[in-house]
Parts: sequence; structure tokens; C-alpha cells
Amino acid sequence: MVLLDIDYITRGEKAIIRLFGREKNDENETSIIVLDDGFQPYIYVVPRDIEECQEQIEELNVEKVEKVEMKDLAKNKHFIKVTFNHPQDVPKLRDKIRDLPSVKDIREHDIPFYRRYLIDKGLFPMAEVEVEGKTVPPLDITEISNNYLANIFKLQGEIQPISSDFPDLNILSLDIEVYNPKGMPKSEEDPIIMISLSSNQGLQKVISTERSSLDFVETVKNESEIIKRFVEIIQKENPDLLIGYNSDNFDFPYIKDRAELLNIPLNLGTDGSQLKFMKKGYANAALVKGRVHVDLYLIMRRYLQLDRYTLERVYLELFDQEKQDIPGDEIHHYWSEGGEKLETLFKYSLDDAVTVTEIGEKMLPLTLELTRIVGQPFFDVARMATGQLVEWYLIRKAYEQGEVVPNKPSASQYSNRRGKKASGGYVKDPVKGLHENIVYFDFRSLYPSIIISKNVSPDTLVTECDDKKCHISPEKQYMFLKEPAGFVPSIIGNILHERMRLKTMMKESSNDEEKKFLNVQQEALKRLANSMYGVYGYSRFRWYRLECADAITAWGRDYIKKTMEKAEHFGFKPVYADTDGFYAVYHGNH
DNA sequence: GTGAACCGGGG
DNA sequence: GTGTACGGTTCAC
Repeated sequence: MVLLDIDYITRGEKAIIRLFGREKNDENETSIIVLDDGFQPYIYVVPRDIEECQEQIEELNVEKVEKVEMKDLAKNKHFIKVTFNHPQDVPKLRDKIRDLPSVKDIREHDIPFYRRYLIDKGLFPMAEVEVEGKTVPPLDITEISNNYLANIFKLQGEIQPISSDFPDLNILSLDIEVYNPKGMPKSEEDPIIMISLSSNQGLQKVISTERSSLDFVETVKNESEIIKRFVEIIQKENPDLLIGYNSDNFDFPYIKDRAELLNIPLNLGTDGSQLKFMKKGYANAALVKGRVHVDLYLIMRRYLQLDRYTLERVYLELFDQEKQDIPGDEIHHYWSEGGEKLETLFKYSLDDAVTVTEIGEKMLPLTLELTRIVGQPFFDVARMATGQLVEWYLIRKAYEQGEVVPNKPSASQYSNRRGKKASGGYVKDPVKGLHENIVYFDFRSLYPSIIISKNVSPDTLVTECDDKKCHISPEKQYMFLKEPAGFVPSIIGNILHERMRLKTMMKESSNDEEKKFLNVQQEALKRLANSMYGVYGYSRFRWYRLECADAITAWGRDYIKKTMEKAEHFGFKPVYADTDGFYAVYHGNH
């Protein structure tokens, strides 16, 4: 099955992991939930006195205490691994453990349970997994309501990743319109007047209370029926992905508010569960269990560099086509006036949903691929900043290499870091005037190359060394061991190597679909590699090292200046330079 | 000059 | 949920 999402529930004292999957055979699509009660949370403890430490922790209400040897920034060290009964015991007990006199520090104490599961089991969301023993339906371990849409199984044997092609997903987009004569809509007063739906399976529908001659409009008797019908269609279409535009903060919260007011259940999940919201800082994320809700607005902000991110602006950018728009404050006029105006509103509303599907089909493959590389849920990856993506990728790699992950910075460490900044790239102010015969030198892979060739990594940074054993950076003379390969450099090396392999496969492939698929994969790797050089200077990063960030840019400036000098020697006069490259005019004197 | 407050998208 | 965005700009003093 394709692994769409993951969470856990608690039954009795036990945490049970739920894996939400989808199986497609011929014409049939089945939602599946696999339950695994055989996984327990743990943290690592850095002891001052290992024996005393072990004894003291054993007195607490924990499952298991054991000595382990792990790497900490490439150095072998002794840790105590403490296993807990339940994920929520971790925040309850970790402060107690940290405060023990025999304990120096605690590590990996803030890794969400479901993420830990994915990492430790080697599972990747949006890829195929093989489930053994899933024919046993042990329904006593969870309460089952009658309207479960999915088949539920208890995991009996192993769950294993298997290689797979790009998943073939059923995508449904939605967009709501609201009657709001008094400015921005307020969910306490302003009703939903239509919900538009569009899928990649051919569905195009507007549910509304007004009649229309347009065949995509389905008329129901009141607002309650709009919402009920919406829930029905979601259950029937059973999409893997739900997408919207600003739907985390508008459409879904609004639907939820109105449904509550009208007392209508919103059981949209494949487990029959209600629409939920997760607080992510100050922002909301709308969550439908068993499906993945993606807000394209966030994705667009990440991938496009625009002045504005309205649906119209994004559509123009991606498809080079103007999209008609009814200003928000005029929608109620179109609704009240009826006739032609209303038909226009119906068309506009459906068009928004269709547009969201189109944008999703174009933009989501990259995020899907990043999900399969980083190995965290699609829902999360679609909402992660690049720094977070890199971090979770590295956390998985750390596990694979037996490295204990560094802690997140404390509040004081964070504010301390924020005050400091690594030096930037080299900038040469442009020479004024109109230049002809311009040549551009592109250095976009300069920083990843520096990290690899100079082995720039927190675990290779040393304070005493010589130029036989170390690379020494220009200016501030930071020293990095030449051997062994550092944690971050080796990972970037693997990414770039894998990317080259995919590019070669792409060139050799004669199948257009395969080419496209390989291209998305190599683009995702490029994104990941390119975001990795910035993170040494990112204040929240677990592997933050200002020295590394500084050394990289220092080498960068050194390289670009030397290259410009060389170019000048060959008759190219640089007219402008900024960080990754420079423009030069050829005088042809040579 | 500095730190707090606000803003994005959506109707 | 083993949790608490983000980066840029404007405002208020």
C-alpha cells in the first residue's frame, strides 16, 4: 500500500501507531489503517556518572534503562538509552531526568513519536510499504464506529519499505464562497453560499442553494445541506489529497465554524473522524485523518518568488494566462442580483477550484518527491520551511549512522545566535552603463562544492591543526579535518551523486513520462543540496555552526574573486558580481 | 534608532 | 502533541 499519513492513538496505557494507507487494484481503491502497538518512545541521556545515573533513572517510572555506545559529532560516547511506556511520559519525565545530579544532558527528547517511528522503521510516506499479516482484523484494540471508511488491521509481522514508482493519487480541490455584505466574512453571521469541488478524476461541481442552468451546479435546500452534501461527496470520491488555497486559514476553519453552528458532523476522515486543527505556532493547519490536506498557498510562497501570492497572480506566473476575478467585496452583489451575474459567480467559483487542481498537479510532484527523500509525512513536509526539511533529513541520516542528534537551541542560545551573522557573499557594485557582449559565470553549486571539498562540518571543525591535516579557511582561518568525511559533507556528497545518477538516467531514457518523473526527483535533490549550505547560519538549526557558515562564504568570496581576476586576465571585464556569480564584458584584446 | 505590532492569503 | 512559524515592513515612541 501507499503510506499516506501516520499518527498515534492511546488505548489503555498503550500508544498505538496508525498508518494510513491506500491500496489500488484495477478499479478498486481501498483506504487502509494499519495498527502497530509494538513501538515505544525513548531518549538518550548524557551521564556524568554512568552507574549512578542508571540507578537513579531506574527508580523512575520508565520501561527500560540501558547503556549504549553512540556517536556524538563523530566521537564515540557512552549514553544511557531510556525507554518510556508512552510518548506523553517523555515530556513528563524528561525534566526530572535532566535535573538529576548524575545527568549532564538529555538528547533526542523532542522528536514526535510518529516521526521517530518512520525513522526507526525506515519508512517513507508517499512510497509503497509492505504489511505482513494484515489479514487479521483485531478490532478489539480500538473502538469502531459504523461509519469507518477504511479497513483496519493489526500489524502482525513486519512493516517494510519497498521501492516504488510515483504514487498515482486521487486529488480533490475545494473552494468556498461566502455571503458577506459587510466586509471580510465573519463565520458567526455570514453563511456559506457555495462549495466548489474539482478533482483530477473528472469531478467538477458547485453545491449551492440557488438554481442554475449550468449543469455543474447542484442545488440543495439550505446551507446545512450544502455542508452535508460536501461531506458525502468527499466520502464517496475518497480522495488521497485534499487541496485548497489558503484553506488552512480560511476555507476549512470557515466550514468548521458553520458546521458547528448548524450542528452538522464533519466526518471527513477515513477513520470517520472529524476535521481537526493543529496549532503550528500562531498558524493553523487543517487536518483530515487518512487524507492529506495541502494548502497550496504555503507551497507557492516557498517555490515562487513573487510580489503577491493571490491565486490570480500565481496562475499567471505558472500558466502565463490571466484568470478572471470577482473582487471579494462584490461577491454578495453577484449573489443577490441573480441571473447572468449569478451564473458568472458559479463559473468563477468552479474556476477557482479547477485552478487549484491545475496548480496542484503542476506543483505538488516536487513536494511529493521531497517527502519521499526527507521521509516525513506529506502533510508536514508541505508545511515545513527549508531549514526544517534539511533538519529532518539529517535527523534520519543521523539515525542511520548511529549519531545522536544535537539538541535544538534553548531560548537564550537562540537569541544569542540571532544577534550574530555569518559574513555574506562577495558583491561588486554594477558598473553603470549599457554593456554589450555580456558573459555570465554561474556559481550556483559553489557552496555545496565548498562544503564537500573543504569538508566543512561541525564534526570536522578543530581548534588546533596544520595545513597537512586540515583545510584552513581564508580570513578567519577556521580549520577542518581533511579526514574522515564529515557528517554534513558526506550527506551532500551522496545527494549530489544521486542527482548526477538521475540526470544520466534522464538523458538515457526514451520514455517521456519517465523523463518527467526523473526530472522532478533530481530537482528535489537539487533543492535539498542547495538549501543545505545556508543552514549552518540558521539560528534554529540543530547543527548550527557560525564558524562553518563563515568559512563557507569566506571560501566563496575567495573563489569568486580569484575567478574574476583570471577572467580579467583573459579579457573579460567584470561589471557586476553577487555571491554566486558575476557578469563580465568581453573586450577581445587577446 | 529601536523594538513592538502587523501582515500575508482567503470573501 | 517527544509541539509552539517566519521574514519583512510599518508603527509608535
